[in-house]
Amino acid sequence: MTLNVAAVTVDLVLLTIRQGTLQVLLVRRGIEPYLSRWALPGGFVHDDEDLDAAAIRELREETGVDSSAGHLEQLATYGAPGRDPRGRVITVAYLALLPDLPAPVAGSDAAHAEWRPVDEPELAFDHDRILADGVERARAKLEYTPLATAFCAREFTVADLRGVYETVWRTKLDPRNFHRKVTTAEGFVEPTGHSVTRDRGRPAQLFRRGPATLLHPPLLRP
Amino acid sequence: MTLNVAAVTVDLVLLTIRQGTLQVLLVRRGIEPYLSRWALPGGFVHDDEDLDAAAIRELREETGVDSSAGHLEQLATYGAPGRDPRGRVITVAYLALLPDLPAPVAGSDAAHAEWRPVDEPELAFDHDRILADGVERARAKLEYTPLATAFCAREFTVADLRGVYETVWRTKLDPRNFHRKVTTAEGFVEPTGHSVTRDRGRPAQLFRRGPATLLHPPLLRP
DNA sequence: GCAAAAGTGTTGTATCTACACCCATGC
DNA sequence: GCATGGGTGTAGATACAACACTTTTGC
Repeated sequence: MTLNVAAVTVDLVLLTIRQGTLQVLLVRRGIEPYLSRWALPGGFVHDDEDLDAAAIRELREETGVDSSAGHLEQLATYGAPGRDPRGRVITVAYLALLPDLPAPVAGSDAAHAEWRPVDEPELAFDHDRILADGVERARAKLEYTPLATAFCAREFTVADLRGVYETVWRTKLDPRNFHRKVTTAEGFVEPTGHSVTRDRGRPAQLFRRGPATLLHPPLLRP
Repeated sequence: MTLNVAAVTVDLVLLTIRQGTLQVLLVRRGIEPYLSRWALPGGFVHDDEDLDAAAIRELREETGVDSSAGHLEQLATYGAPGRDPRGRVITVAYLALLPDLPAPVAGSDAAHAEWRPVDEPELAFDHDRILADGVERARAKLEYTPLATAFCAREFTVADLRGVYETVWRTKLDPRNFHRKVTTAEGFVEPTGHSVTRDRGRPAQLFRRGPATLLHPPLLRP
């Protein structure tokens, strides 16, 4: 009756913003079960490895990205008996928020990986559910943390940051009020002193992420 | 190198409020390792059992309490290689918020279980860390959800609910403003029509928890 | 009556929303 | 000049903290 052992995997919900939409890194399965279906990237935890370390390793293997560039946190753990037909598998899911990677994914594992919209349906296993949980976590965290900056490059404009909120929340925000909110919130962003002209119009100041870990008061969804 | 299998346990952080302090249910270990140290209650996941189901079962075994009385949610998963000296153990921790149980814990497993203050130090394994994570989650969730009601009996006064906030947050709140906030927040509490006189003073109205799952706007920590 | 707890009213302050308006650039 | 996006000012609405004040009980 007691389950003595189970396989343990770490799967990643890697989110980024590309072409104005929220996208997730998925891999095409090359073997049964769920052959040729999209799945979250992931793999087995090593013998001498902590769960966080496994997630950091998988992130590097899949994207070539150092975990310090964006944000990585444990999401939740999934272990329903029938979720993998090959046997009992416990999956610890991690959520990462990443900037649009300038370098193409170069690693060997990433050859078959692709950025897809987060509403991609019919993923392998229970990955639909895991992805939905990850997206909802990201949406909620933008409200009361400065994590939206994890989607931006090292230096970004207020409009870039507003684009993150608008994309993740699927809403439009008032540019004027958003600007004030972000620049006056203690520790959210810091001016770099530089500025850029993106398309046309007045040049925008560049910012980098500030030291705050919580937004006080929060930036609530409309 | 690859870890093929690990033991999987579900451990519970059961929080309640007794005698005006936040307390956690702990058990004295009867075997090595960590013999006679306090530990979080928990046990192995069964062969045909989902993780949530295992948590609900453990809750019933330890407290005799039905999970519908309070609140139960997954907290986080812990799997550092050396955390259990007997081998690789992955622990999925659950957090429960419970009312002060009127019936004594009757189950057989609960014989050695005891309510202890949440600052109890030197727990077995990495249970200090798990407990701290659970307490912090509870503190944060009181801000933006109506979960404080999970610590209360089915019917409660506004003062009871305020006591929950004051105990969990270790702060004093203004009774007048708190009363207004709680009774005007949409769906937080519903009047039952009854009232009680607790000690002396004017009788207080009784309420039950409302249908809301989020507090909008939140009740922020001072 | 007095103490104690429940509950309401009010006032000043912070924050949000909506929008008028000015600024700096490309063409 | 004119379009475009960046950024500031301001008025009304909403929420909050602080606290005076009234209500209803036990003794």
